[in-house]
Amino acid sequence: MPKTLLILLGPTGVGKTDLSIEIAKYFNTEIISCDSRQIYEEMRIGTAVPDQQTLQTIPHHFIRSHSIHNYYNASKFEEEVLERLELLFQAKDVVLMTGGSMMYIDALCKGIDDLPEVDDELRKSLMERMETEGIESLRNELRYHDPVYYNEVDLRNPKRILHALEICLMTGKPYSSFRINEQKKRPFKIIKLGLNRDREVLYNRINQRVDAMFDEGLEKEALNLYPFRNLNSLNTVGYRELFDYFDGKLTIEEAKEKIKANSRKYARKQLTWFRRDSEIVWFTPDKKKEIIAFADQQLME
RNA sequence: GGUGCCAUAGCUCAGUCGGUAGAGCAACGGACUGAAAAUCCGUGUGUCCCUGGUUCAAUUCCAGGUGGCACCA
Repeated sequence: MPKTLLILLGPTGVGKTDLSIEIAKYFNTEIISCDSRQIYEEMRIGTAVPDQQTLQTIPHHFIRSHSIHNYYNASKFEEEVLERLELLFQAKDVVLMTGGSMMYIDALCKGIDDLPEVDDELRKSLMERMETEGIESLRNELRYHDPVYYNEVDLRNPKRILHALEICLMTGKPYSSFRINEQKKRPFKIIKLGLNRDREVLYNRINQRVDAMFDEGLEKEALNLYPFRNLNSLNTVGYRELFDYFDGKLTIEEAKEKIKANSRKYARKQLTWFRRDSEIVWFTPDKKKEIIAFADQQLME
């Protein structure tokens, strides 16, 4: 029997956590979280980390395992998860990965090009230039260093311009020369199970979950992290709106409504991304038996 | 019961000196290889409360009705 990675994916709030426990139990295996925010140890309430009891039932990996203070990205995730999978597959034939971070899923399944790690100082100085000189100046510089990418990139997206230029300046080579987009082969089979449900129900679940987060003490959790609000890892729905409240830009009610709205928006964005992935087989969360039966049958093939 | 004000997008409202209408929020869609819960781009979804009148033409003016709000009883 080939080693198999089952991936349970879907928009935020759809009910992945509950179902992942059932599936992990059925296959007697462990769970790798694929969530770019639950991975940080300093956050818990706003990232909807599963409760202690759930985490004890089934071993979880990559939940609250990294610090917000350390730079992290999809490439590191790919590398670390592949390593962990190798270990897990020594004892298990099936491992379950669950989460909704689209780019992390793709990095793991298809690989991501090798790029040098960006120097912190260079990033800072380019971000300052973006502030003072505006995007136009960096755009022009990118056109000089990498006309190929300049013609492809969304010129209005500052992050894309910035990153491409970083790579050009660090390596002395055009960014596009690294973008080979090679589909990497994985030494295991991948089955993607998508969860979705009626839009209105999904939104109600998201809204209710935000209310529950406030009851649990989200405001206090965010206040403790307020000193670090400029970290990328804290540019996160549920926290940045509360930082605006602490800054006096929003009332607490406005912040709460914004968290709900931004969570719904995020769910939509996830669905947009997943929609173009034809490998995903979709289910509603109530079809527990069908999902497990489908996975079982796929394992045999 | 009387008087006044209001009724336009899912919500809050703007507007049309009469030529079938637009903002914010919400909603919907798209892009996407190292910040991705990030970042960027696009879309107006409408019996302009109802019925009649005036008019070439009414969401707009007039009358009545209905609903809401305020004040007076």
